[in-house]
Amino acid sequence: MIIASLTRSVTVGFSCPFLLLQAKASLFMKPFIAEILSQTVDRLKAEAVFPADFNPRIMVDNTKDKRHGDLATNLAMVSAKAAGMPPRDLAERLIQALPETDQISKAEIAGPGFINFFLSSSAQTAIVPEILKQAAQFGRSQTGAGQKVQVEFVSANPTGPLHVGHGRGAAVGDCLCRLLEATGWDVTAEFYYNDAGQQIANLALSVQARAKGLGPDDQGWPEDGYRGDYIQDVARSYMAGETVKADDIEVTGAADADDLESIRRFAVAFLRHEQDQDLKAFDVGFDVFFLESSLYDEGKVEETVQRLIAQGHTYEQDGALWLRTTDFGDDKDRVMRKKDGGYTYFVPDVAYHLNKWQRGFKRVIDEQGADHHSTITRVRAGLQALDVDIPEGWPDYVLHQMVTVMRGGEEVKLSKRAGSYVTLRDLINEVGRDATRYFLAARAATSQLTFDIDLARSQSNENPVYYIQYAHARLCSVARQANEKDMPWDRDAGEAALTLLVHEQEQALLNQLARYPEVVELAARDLEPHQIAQYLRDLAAAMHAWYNACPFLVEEASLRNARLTLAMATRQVLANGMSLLGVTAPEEM
RNA sequence: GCGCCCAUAGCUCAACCGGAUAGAGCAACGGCCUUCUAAGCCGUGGGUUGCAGGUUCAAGUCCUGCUGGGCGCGCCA
Repeated sequence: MIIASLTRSVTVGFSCPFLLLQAKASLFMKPFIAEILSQTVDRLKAEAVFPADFNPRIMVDNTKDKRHGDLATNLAMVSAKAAGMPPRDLAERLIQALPETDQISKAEIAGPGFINFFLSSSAQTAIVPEILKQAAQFGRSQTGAGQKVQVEFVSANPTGPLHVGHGRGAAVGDCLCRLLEATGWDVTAEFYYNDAGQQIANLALSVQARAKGLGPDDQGWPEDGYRGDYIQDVARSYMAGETVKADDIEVTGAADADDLESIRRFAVAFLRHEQDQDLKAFDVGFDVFFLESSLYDEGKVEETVQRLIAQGHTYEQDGALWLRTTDFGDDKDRVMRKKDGGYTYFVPDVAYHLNKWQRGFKRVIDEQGADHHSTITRVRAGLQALDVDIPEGWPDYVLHQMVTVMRGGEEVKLSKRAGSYVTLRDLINEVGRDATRYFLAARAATSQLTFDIDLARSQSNENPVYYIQYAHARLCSVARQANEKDMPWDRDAGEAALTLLVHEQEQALLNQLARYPEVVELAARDLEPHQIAQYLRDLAAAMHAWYNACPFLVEEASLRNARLTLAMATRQVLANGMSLLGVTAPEEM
């Protein structure tokens, strides 16, 4: 469903947004070099070095090692066979046939046949005025072309406070929304409340038991009751006749321990309110809160069941209604309607996703914990069985692996029923919002994650997020110092003097800055927010190294202004990147 | 038993649709503040990328088979 995708290496002839910007070749050097290489291939075709129908994938990569120049291509190696000559010889021919350009200062053969490109000074520094001109817009694109995309995440049951696992979902999901929005998508962030079904009944019974003064180990405590202390808070508030608000509802406790329905409504509202507070503290917002109960209330579940029956994908057996999901790749069929007449959870899930489709979301991303991965096949199968032209493989899923919590050197086992719990609120209070967000979003979702609370708390000053924030704060401080020392930044003078930025650390920093738009594009394409976190660490490292190597507030005005200009561009990109992670960019620390 | 995810430095993790000498942080050791914030910088040590094959000019990355771990496999959600 990715409409305009960007290849990691630019491939000529592939749909690539950067190629539309050839007029700004100096800003986006990868496609520029890919283009001149394409021209070079054409020349060598004319000279019969390549067969006339030869059409290689031209790839231009960033180099890892500065000695290999700024950008490199493996074209000679992948084309050696077609040209019938050794890679290094072919590389020599390619270099000789390169068009003249002032963007490249040197192109040389290296290793087994790489061609390394060294950018000219003007090509390297051109990014700086562009950053300052675009400011907060720098790095944003129109790749998504304004298309609608829905991201569903967190979707915790309203049966308890949010825990660390929800926190990971919140951090990753929110960053996905920010990334998609930054790349031109029309994003709807949505939270699905499972506020119907057995677990809610358990919740109500648990609160009722607490309201009657029972504890988890007492006679009469519900069998699958929630044992956590927070249940007591709910009961106390209910019996005190308090009023709670959540999203669009407001419920006042009836203070009647025998009115189970009233308890249920109050408990759900209470816990939704708690979760809303947690999310607010985490700076995670949603556009839509969707209630599972509304699917029942509006007959959508029943409609979905009837549609599945009408399409002939169901059968009765053992007193239950089954969906033949094995027709759609599942390893066994699934019960839709239980003996007792109730629906299994996946039926409203299918109804919910049908609703998403009907709302016009051609692209939907569900961010979930990997422990729910078995629902993917079932939901997709149910949607196919509906036969309403939903594409196979819709919707997309981003699954995050489990979070292991360490406290006091031991793993904390999360159990909602047992009440053993590390809440998201605890983490925010103990570790801080920025550090918690960064920690949870900075690693690939596919990696299991160990969150050591003691470490995160006791060494909070050494958390990587402070390293990045400090880089930003330092540059802000430089700007303040410049004013205090009566040598304020002259942007025009600085932009005119950028070719003075020849120090090794300045070159490295310019390189990092030029990467940013592509990093955003790739992180959004791959749905991997951790790429942003990784990049920011690299950018901050380049900045700190430069800071230590080069004084800014020097006497010579042109050099001073050139460096201040680079500093302000760097500050801007740090701020832009941090905003994609939802991390604050402090002006002082 | 079947399915999904994973295995990289002592620990936590990166590694750009396969590319050059696999990188950071933490931990260890040695240097750098009369000068823009030392929450920083510079340097040293640390690896058979779980094992065995295969594809390729080139494999941590792709394929197959093992081993080890997490999760799932309910008429729970």
